[in-house]
Amino acid sequence: MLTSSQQQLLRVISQSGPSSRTVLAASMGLSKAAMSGIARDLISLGVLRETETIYGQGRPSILLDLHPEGAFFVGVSLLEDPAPLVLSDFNGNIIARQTMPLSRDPDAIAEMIADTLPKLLAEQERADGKLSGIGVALSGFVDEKQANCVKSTLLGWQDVPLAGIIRQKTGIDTFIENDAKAVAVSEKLFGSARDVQNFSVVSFGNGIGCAHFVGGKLYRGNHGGAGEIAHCTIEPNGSPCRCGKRGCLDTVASLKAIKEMAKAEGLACHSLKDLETEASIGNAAAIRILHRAGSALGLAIAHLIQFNDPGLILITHVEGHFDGLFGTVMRQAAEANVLPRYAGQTPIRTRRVDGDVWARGAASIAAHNFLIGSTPY
Amino acid sequence: MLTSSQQQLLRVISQSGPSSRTVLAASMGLSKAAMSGIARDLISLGVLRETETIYGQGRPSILLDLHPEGAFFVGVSLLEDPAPLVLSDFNGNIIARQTMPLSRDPDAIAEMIADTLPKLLAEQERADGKLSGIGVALSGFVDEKQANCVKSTLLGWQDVPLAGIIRQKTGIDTFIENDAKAVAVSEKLFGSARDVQNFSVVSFGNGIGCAHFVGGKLYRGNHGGAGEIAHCTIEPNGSPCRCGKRGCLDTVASLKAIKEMAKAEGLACHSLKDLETEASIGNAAAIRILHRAGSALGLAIAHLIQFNDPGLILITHVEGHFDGLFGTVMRQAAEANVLPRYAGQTPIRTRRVDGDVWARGAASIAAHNFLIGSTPY
DNA sequence: TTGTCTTTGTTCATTTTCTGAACTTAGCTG
DNA sequence: CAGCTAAGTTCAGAAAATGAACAAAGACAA
Repeated sequence: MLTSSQQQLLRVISQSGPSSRTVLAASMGLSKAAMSGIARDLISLGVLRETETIYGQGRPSILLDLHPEGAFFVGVSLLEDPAPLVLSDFNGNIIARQTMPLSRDPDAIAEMIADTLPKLLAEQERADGKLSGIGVALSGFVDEKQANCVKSTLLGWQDVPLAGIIRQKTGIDTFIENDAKAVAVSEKLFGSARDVQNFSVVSFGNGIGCAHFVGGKLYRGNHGGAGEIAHCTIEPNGSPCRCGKRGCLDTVASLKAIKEMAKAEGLACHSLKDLETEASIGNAAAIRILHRAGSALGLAIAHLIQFNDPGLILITHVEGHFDGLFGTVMRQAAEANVLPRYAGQTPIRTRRVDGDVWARGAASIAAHNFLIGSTPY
Repeated sequence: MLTSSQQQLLRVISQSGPSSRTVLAASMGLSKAAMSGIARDLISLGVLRETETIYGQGRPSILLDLHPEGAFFVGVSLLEDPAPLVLSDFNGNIIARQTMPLSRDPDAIAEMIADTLPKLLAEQERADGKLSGIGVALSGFVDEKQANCVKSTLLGWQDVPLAGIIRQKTGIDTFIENDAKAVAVSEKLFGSARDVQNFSVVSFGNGIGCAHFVGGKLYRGNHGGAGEIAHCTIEPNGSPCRCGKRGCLDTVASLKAIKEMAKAEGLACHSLKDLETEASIGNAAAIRILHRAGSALGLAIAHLIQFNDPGLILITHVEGHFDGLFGTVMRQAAEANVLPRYAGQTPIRTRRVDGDVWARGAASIAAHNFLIGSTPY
């Protein structure tokens, strides 16, 4: 186990990137002497390594960075069938891959993971003995300890202590997390939000997920529900939603909703891109649908900015398409609905992610816990 | 200056209320031995004191609490003319009061504060030598260090380093903060949100302000704009707002907006209460106005819940009135627009505050900084 | 009343962690 | 090449926290 100073150092480096001992000492409020010792220990543990040397006036400084092979994590996505398991290094690189059949039985899941784990590790010898955690991403609400699934409609669960079950079967520290929150964590640790303290990730797909980072930490909300923007009312008295309300963002702007609206209009579009193509050649229905969806998403994002003033909005998508009408309208609506003096202040970035998002997100949850540990006061 | 452990202890007590040494040691992750010493020091400094004795099995435990006279703070509100200055003890009790003419000139303000300070302190000898900070509440945006006013339309300021100027003139540590955020801090430190980690305070008045606490800390947002719900679009294509957009919450639900709507309808109502009375005797226009305002505020609060999942929404108001139609509709709209499975999970509390809110809020900013100090990593 | 039990809080020697100051290292500068 | 600058190390000493033993204060049962 690492000391709290060691953990803190890892955390700082993971947030601010490779830095010299002197810089790190200053940003942690420690003396150079203390830093020297802590760094020495972590290097000899194989968790840190010296990378670039920066030449300037005086003695050159040597940057310290996380050693990609300092720790390995397993990520499991329970959002797909078969469920992917990936082995990730400390940089978020996926270095091995397996799948297992998806089950709704927690014990069966734990069993399957325990069975698949050796196969996964066998692919990469260098991970031997350095597996530092398992993360599981699922659709649903997870408690603060990232141990129990409070509720998952998709899996039909209520108060399932999945993390504990897996930990018991595998002997490895395990944490579970909501899908959107897992993606946010992976963007913070491994992705394009490393150096941003406050940001929100919107994961755009058949559903719309969202998660917030506040002060460099994942903000889960009081019931683990922070970021559930899919069911905010965006069209008062709009179409009914499966949640029981009307006019939820989900009914207008999710990929599923867009496809359904297209189908209802008799359009033979099987993807957002198809619909964009239709719109670009002047199909009124396609334009109407994209406009409506874009406005809705843009308005929700504007609310997000107005309410939380994040430093970045990151929209991740697997099969989205933000270069056309949809994206343009979304951005315009977002700009038009924030305080004019704020407009343009908050970057809205879209990012296409590969099919490994969920599994990588899951792995990042394990990494996040390795870095944060049992959070101090 | 206090050590970081001492500060931490004060913070924990201020959050969780009076506790025994053993409990405190556990919740701070320290040994009883360490706690014993830290507590002894703080008691002899006059910052902590032993209060109740709890009898159970074994040796009785003695609760430690902040000593109300352990530190004193001055709060200045630049929201009123004349501007009130209050002297507050460590419990948020206002023990002295002065006023000074409001000015737009930072130097003049600092001068006035420096002049008024002795008079304020003269009222209460026990505060002698224990004045630990000055807080200033103002309408506008404040930077992260709570030192510079980035922008205040009301005061006509842009990048004014007010805190530094006052600090220089008075020799006392000074921090400035946005009005709504100051109120939130005072609710956290002194009010009804002491033990809630995540909550939002909506200050309802001629304008609508809001501020969030996340993880027990004030969340300021990336540009200090977190919580600016007044200008979120609540009625798409609604009435124009002075901010340049349309349909902002501020144009429908603020006290000012309600009064203006009443006036426009030819109603002779000078307060929300008058309007409620009108509505209660069946005045259609009054009912319409209250309904519209309540729905708007309720929807905004629903968004707040849906986006951030706070543990509490606290609505503070000086001359509001939430027992009538307005309040009822507001609550209904809030419930109706959150995920049904969440409805009712987030308490929405209204709280009438006295005219000292802003000044007390300002003082609490100083207290907050005394407790948090220069925040560690 | 009295001894036992339970739990809080203190004491103190010891260990861990951090600091300050002096020093070494390594490259720029002229 | 000497002189300068800044990074990183070393080491004695200070500061903070620990663990174990112990004193304190009441509950409880005989």
